[in-house]
Amino acid sequence: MTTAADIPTVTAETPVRVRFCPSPTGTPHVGLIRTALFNWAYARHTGGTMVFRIEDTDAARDSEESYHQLLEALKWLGITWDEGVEVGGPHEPYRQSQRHDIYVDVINRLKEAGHLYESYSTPEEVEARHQAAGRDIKLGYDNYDRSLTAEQIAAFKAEGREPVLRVRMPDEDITFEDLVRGEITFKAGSVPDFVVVRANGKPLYTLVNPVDDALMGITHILRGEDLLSSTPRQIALYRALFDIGVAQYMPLFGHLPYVMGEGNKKLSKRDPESNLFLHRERGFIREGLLNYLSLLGWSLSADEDIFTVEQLVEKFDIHDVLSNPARFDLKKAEAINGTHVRQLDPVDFRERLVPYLQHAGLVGETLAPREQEILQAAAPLVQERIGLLGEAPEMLAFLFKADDGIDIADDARKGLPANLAEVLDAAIAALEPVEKWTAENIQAALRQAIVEEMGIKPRLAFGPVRTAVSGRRISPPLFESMEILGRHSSLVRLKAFRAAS
RNA sequence: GCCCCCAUCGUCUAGCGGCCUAGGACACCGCCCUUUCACGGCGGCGGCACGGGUUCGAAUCCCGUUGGGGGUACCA
Repeated sequence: MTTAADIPTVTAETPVRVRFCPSPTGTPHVGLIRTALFNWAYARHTGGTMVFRIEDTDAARDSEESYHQLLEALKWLGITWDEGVEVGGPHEPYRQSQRHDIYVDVINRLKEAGHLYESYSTPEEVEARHQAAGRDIKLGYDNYDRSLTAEQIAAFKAEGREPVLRVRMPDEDITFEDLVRGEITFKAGSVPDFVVVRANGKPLYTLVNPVDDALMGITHILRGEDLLSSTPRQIALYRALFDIGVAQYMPLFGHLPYVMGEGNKKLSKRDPESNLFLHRERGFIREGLLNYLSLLGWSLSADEDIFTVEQLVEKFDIHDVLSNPARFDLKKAEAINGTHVRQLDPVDFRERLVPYLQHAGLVGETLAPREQEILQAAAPLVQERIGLLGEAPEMLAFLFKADDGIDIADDARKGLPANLAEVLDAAIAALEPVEKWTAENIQAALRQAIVEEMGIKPRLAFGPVRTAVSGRRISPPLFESMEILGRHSSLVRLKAFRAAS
């Protein structure tokens, strides 16, 4: 039952096997996705294997809905996996809720080998002992049950107490080389014996996580910083698992920095900015979000912030990941997304806009020919002026609405010239005779009538027309918009606004 | 309390002993472009937490202080 402290470890030659193993609770969090992304990028960079496992060992908190959201999130982002749920693999099943028999077997072997012991102490009893001995009561478990006599055990059993199973921590410092932080040592005695099996016989994360990592041959454990302090326990268990032949080698650990929110707090699940799907709804595209998320703790080079997922894969190395926490900066995320939006192929961009227009009720489930026509002509007008796809509907709405459905926004009413009616009359008069209804001709006619003849500065001259046609202070380029709208609609709107002013 | 992690412009970062008078990006502020708003271009503002060492030389290495964060569950 002696455990060798120096069991074989992973070397540079060991084929990389990483895993993403979320527990399905709640909606996907951007920090969680960043972890998935880094694992994936490292697998792809090294030609290794990405395993996707589900840690649903907490029936009270896990949900099937959350599981499906996880799948959807990864699929949307293009984070693929080689082994795991849905795709299968040599270590099935990949949901811990279905691996119960495996754990029972491992638990028995661990117990037989003396790595686990039964613990009957209640938290109250532990606390009472600390108090009696004059120690701090917040010290945690005191390893009391390590040395229970057969009589004591029999007495507890007679009381009807069900024991939890604890791992016997080695009485020595535990040191490991963190892939992002370097050498880390936990002092002997600072980590008490920990529970791996509940009194009801159900194994805990502390057991199943290392067991599955061992069984699945995971080489690099890249996970959140929140798990850093549980690493000594994992290492201790790994040694035990090696002792009983379940683990073949000690994996390498790399703890990714936190993704922070406002202030100095970790981005909480309750914080809307943490919600991946909310970002998608607002119009983040996968290229932009992936790019931004990569920047949280990593960088491609000294002077490039914009890159593709291919470049990420080509350059990504876990050793380059920074150890300090990063704040999720929505403004920067949006700016980067905008750059990617602009880089989209125009046809691709147009197609990605459709769901957002549908959601806003501007177009039907399938696009009518006229809707298709408007979209085709108008999409290029907004592609370079939005950062989020979700900004498009508001900008394009007036093109899809009926002429009598145009509402005039308050801010579009303000700042119009005093001689508004006069300007509108001039615009209408100038536009009526225009033969070929093109942006160029529209501009020429309006410029002549309002700028040249009325002497109004261009900056102010077209405001009334913009408001009349779009109902907005801000719109896509006016003349192009009017061309798309057509002569009839444009004039109807101008006249209606003239009549109402 | 104890254990562990972290510390470069407001934010994300480059930097791995001399290329640093510290570079880029976002944000912010000007200017230019301009039919609005954007995009784009140019410029500006702004940082090595502090104190000791080591060294000919430190943002870079070591120690300490301070400040943040996490853990200390029959959650993951």
